[in-house]
Amino acid sequence: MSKIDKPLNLDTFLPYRLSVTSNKISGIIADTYKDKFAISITEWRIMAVLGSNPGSSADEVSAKTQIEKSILSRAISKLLQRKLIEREFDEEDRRRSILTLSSTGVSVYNEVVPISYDYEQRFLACFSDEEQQQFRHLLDRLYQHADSVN
Amino acid sequence: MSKIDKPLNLDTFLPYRLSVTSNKISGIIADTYKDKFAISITEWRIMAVLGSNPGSSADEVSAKTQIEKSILSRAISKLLQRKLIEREFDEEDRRRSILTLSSTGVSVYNEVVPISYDYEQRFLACFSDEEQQQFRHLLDRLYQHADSVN
DNA sequence: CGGCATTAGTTGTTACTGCAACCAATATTA
DNA sequence: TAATATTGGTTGCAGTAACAACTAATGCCG
Repeated sequence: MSKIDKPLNLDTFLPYRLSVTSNKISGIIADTYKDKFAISITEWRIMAVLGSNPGSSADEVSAKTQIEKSILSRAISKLLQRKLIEREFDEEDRRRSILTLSSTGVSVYNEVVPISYDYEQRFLACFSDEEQQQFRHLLDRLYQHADSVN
Repeated sequence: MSKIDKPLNLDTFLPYRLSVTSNKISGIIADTYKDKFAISITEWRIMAVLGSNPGSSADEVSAKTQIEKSILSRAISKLLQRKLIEREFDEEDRRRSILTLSSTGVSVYNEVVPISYDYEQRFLACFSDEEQQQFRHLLDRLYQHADSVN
């Protein structure tokens, strides 16, 4: 008769807790973006990068957002269709795309940004200022470190 | 000419950081489960719940894991096919399923658990003991609080 | 220069997610 | 008890993700 050696408690298993918490938070925010602007989190992340890094190529966006290139390619097509972004190609290297927010894109961006910051604040409201700093710091450390775990 | 009002920096935007970090960690672990045992994270989570809560119904598993019920239903089918779990139906209420790990399921479970704990330790290695406690504590708080954010 | 390698981006295919509609069993209420 | 609501679970479908194969442009090396 097979017996359990040592149980795993999901509730205290960090990768699980992190995932559930993150998904819950992203989900709440995603619903708002979807309802109000009909954009997905992926699309928003692309727009966010182009907001602070206008003229990025698809590859650069991919590097910054961790979005896989095929997903990115299709998301960019959609954003182009909806005229939220614009695309040119580099004269020097015609493979390289040059992406920018369109003026419609910029106005959506200007609406979404404060909502995002507002959500961030609401989520962080369970922490004192000091705890916020701590949490950010520890999360950054974990992020940096995670790469090195094989 | 439309101009950006206030930029959003993704790198310091907490929901984004949380998501990227969590996905990276889950991804690394998922690859191992997939490579060694051909099970997905979803499947593993179901097995994990059944390990410490044998006899749970699908609904109870769903409540504990936050897995949506259609996804759960299909994952359960797969696990049944592969004979990693077993299913009966409650005599008193024939809608309710009663799920348990099969003996094969238990042996897989017994192999996966130490690997999971090992990963957890490796990820947490970037923290001192005290920081680990802090991080857990803050993450728990955030998790509890997230529900109340509309 | 000519051939091979690399890079940027697209497309095909397959699987997974998530919502809603659905079915069957039980609970509720008139 | 008949009619209705609720609950547990399954299934259909449309959208998204992930991986690999592919195209086109550029770089490298003989």
